Amino acid sequence: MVMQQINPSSQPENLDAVFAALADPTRRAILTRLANGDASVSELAEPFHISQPAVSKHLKVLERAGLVERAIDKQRRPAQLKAEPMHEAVKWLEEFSKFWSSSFDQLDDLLEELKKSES
Amino acid sequence: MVMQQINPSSQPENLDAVFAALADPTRRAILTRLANGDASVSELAEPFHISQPAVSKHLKVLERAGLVERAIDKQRRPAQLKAEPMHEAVKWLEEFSKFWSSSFDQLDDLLEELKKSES
DNA sequence: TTGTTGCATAACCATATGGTTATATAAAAG
DNA sequence: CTTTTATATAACCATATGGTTATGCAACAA
Repeated sequence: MVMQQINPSSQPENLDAVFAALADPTRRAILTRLANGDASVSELAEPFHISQPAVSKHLKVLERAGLVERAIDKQRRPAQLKAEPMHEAVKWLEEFSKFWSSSFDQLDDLLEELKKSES
Repeated sequence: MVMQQINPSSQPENLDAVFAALADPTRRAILTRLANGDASVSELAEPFHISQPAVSKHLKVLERAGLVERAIDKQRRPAQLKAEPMHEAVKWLEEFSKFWSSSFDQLDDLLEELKKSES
C-alpha cells in the first residue's frame, strides 16, 4: 500500500477550497463516510447512486481542498480523510463569531439605522 | 455491500448555500465588514475595488444563504448581517468531529469556543 | 426642470460544477 | 491470452460564479 502525497497545503488561501468542498451534500456525505474508514471509488459510488466518474470528480475537489488523500492499493485508489483543513474553516468561524457577537445585537442595529435615517 | 446511514444529521437545505457563500474571500470580507455595522452597496464596493454590480451579485448570494438582509433607506439598500445560518455550518462541523474522533482534539477545542461565543 | 446618486438588471465573457456516457488502461482473475 | 475489475479521463451538457460595461429608474439635490 503506497501512499501518495497529493496536496499537503494547509494554508489560509485554502479556505476558499475548503468551504467550496463543503458546499456540496454529496461531498459532505463522502467525508462522513470516510470518517468511518477509507473507501474506494466504487465503494463510494454505490450508496450515492451516482456514476463512478462523478465520484472521481468529487474526490478531486476534496483533494484540492486537502480534505482527502489517495492511496494506491493494486487497482484501487482508496480515499482517506484528512480533516486538518477543516480547522481553517472552524477558525474563521470562530474569529468571525468573536467579532460579531459583541457587535451584533438588535439594539445596535436599530441605533445604526436611526443614525442613518436622521441625516 | 450494504451501507447504512451515511449522513448522521439531516441537514437544513441551505447548508449548501451557506458553505458556498463562505467560499469566496470577497464575501467573507463583506460579512466581516457588516459585522461592524450595516453598509450600503457603494460603501461595500469602495474598499474591495470591484464594481457596484459585482457587490450586488455577492449580496444576492449572501441573501440566498440567509446571511444578509436588505433594508430600504431612501435610495440606499443597506445590507445587514444575519449570522444565524452560520450556526448550521458550525453544527455540521461539530457533528462531523463527533464521528471522527481520531486526532481531532484541536477541532474539538475550537468548536467548544465557538459554542460559548454563540450563546 | 435638470442633474446626480444609489442601486438593480441586462448582456456578455470565462471558468468551475455536477452530471452523464464513452473510452483507455492497469491489474487481477481465468 | 482473454476477461473482468477499478479507476481515470475525455467529451459533452446545463447551470452557477465572478467579473465586466451599459442602461434604466427612483430618489435627492439644485
